[in-house]
Amino acid sequence: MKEETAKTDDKYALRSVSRALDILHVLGEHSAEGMTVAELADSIGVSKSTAFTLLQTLLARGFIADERLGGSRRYRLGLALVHLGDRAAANTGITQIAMPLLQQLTQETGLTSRLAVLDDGYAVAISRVDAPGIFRLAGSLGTRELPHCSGVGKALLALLPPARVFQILKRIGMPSRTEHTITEPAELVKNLVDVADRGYAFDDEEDNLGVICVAAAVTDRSGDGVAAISVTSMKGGRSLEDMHDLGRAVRACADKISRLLGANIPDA
Amino acid sequence: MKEETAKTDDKYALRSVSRALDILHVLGEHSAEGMTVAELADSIGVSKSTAFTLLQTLLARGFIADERLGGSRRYRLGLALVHLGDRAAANTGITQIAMPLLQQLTQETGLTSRLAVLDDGYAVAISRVDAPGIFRLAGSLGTRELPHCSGVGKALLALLPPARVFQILKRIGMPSRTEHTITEPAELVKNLVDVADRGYAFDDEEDNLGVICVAAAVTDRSGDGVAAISVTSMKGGRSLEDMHDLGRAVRACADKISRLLGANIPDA
DNA sequence: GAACGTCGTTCGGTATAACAGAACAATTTA
DNA sequence: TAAATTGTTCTGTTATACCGAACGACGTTC
Repeated sequence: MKEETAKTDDKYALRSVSRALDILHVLGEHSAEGMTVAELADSIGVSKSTAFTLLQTLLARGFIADERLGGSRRYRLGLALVHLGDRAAANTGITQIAMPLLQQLTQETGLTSRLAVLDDGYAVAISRVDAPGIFRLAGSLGTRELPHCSGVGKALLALLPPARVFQILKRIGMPSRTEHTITEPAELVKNLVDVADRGYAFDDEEDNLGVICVAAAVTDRSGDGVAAISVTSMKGGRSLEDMHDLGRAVRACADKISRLLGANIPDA
Repeated sequence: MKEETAKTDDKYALRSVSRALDILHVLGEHSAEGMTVAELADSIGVSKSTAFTLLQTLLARGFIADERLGGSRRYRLGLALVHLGDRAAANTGITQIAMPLLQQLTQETGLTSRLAVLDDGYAVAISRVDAPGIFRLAGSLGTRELPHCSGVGKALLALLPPARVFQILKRIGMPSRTEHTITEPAELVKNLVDVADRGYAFDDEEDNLGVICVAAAVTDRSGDGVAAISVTSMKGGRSLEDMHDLGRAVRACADKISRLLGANIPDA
């Protein structure tokens, strides 16, 4: 259960702060059960006493919460993070504008819809409107999705010149997620031409078997892709016709958002 | 623009970690515009170079994001927080269960609905379903709401024995927020009897003028209040009849959630 | 167009704060 | 009852986090 401290750039890294962030990260991956001091100390590689002081600091600020049961004490993520996460998502401003329209889209289609932005080449979902009913797609917010096999990723890549697409793909790679994943840069770029033409992208079981995703990009007034929206569904015998219907709906919604952002897109 | 480092218990507080959390806190309050190194250094009371290293550490882990414009560089909250916030909210498990039902409630009533849990005597909203349309209630997630003048707070207090209610009120206080705020413990407790009887609570402009809130508690199998849900609306000429209609709807929804949590509540 | 102010970034010396390990109290397990 | 966990406290030592000052790069102003 060793966790390697993923370091992007240590040049100016404060040890104790990094370790505190490690704790939050690890707790995020064990959010359901919570963790004890000893477990945390072990997984971030510090002494028990060090972990303890780190935890107390985070606790005093509400970044984590504790729960005593029996002689033991379990820590979990705290409510301060809910607040900050909400603010971080609302930050871009896009969320405020997009959310009501995403709700309409979910109501129209009956599917879970999401809003994602680009972060360092990856697509990251920042908001979500769950489908009514008991279906529940796992996809949690804030996790990076691979651009080459996610609907939102492809919708955003389609706006870029091929040279930059190749550049991004080279940096991030194109790992195979299912038998349908496109793993050849040239093939993906060919695929992206269709996407740009139609204005919406499919992820047809390319990331998860049995799951499809239809996405369209949101652009700002300068035409740059700032975000993408998508709906997710089970493949379950959905016809190509169906998927194009969804595509048109998603694109219409994305265009509405783009227009609200000041983009100059003619009405459908 | 001095910010005092709110310290709950410094006995085991790591200075650099506390400062890093300070930064996140301050950035959360200036999430719209972002902040520069100098501004941050000033507002948390450290030297520019110290703030810089703190920022680099947070940046490397995605807890903050930066944006260069002109010669300047602005920092804002990062996407890692979206992820952690989502996990923290999902933690309780209640969210998963409650969200679809909240969506129904919002669809039925046309109002923004929220889910709140108790945290140290305060009510804290952890999820929200925005009303369709362009109305947008400000209420962000994760902020503490006073129990004596919020719908969710009163709904939860109504489940407790009066002695504990007095105890909580004494600790937290009953500041006056509007002319309608109940500031007398005895009067509130009297009010809570009605709440317990009906199964839903009103906040009738007690927290914000012109804004009403109708809430009901969610209980677990042991009958303890674990959360509360609410809908929020403008007062705008809403009749008492109306409010009771809303109350019944909210309570029905809360009961459904309670039943899913294993509570033994007979159908309406 | 030149001098100035302000920005972000880097460097180095020093006081100190963060660390590990050991000891302690309070439990649970055998 | 004994042994082995648990969480918490303490203390000495080293490493480190901090500040102040200096730097280069912009942007601004006279």
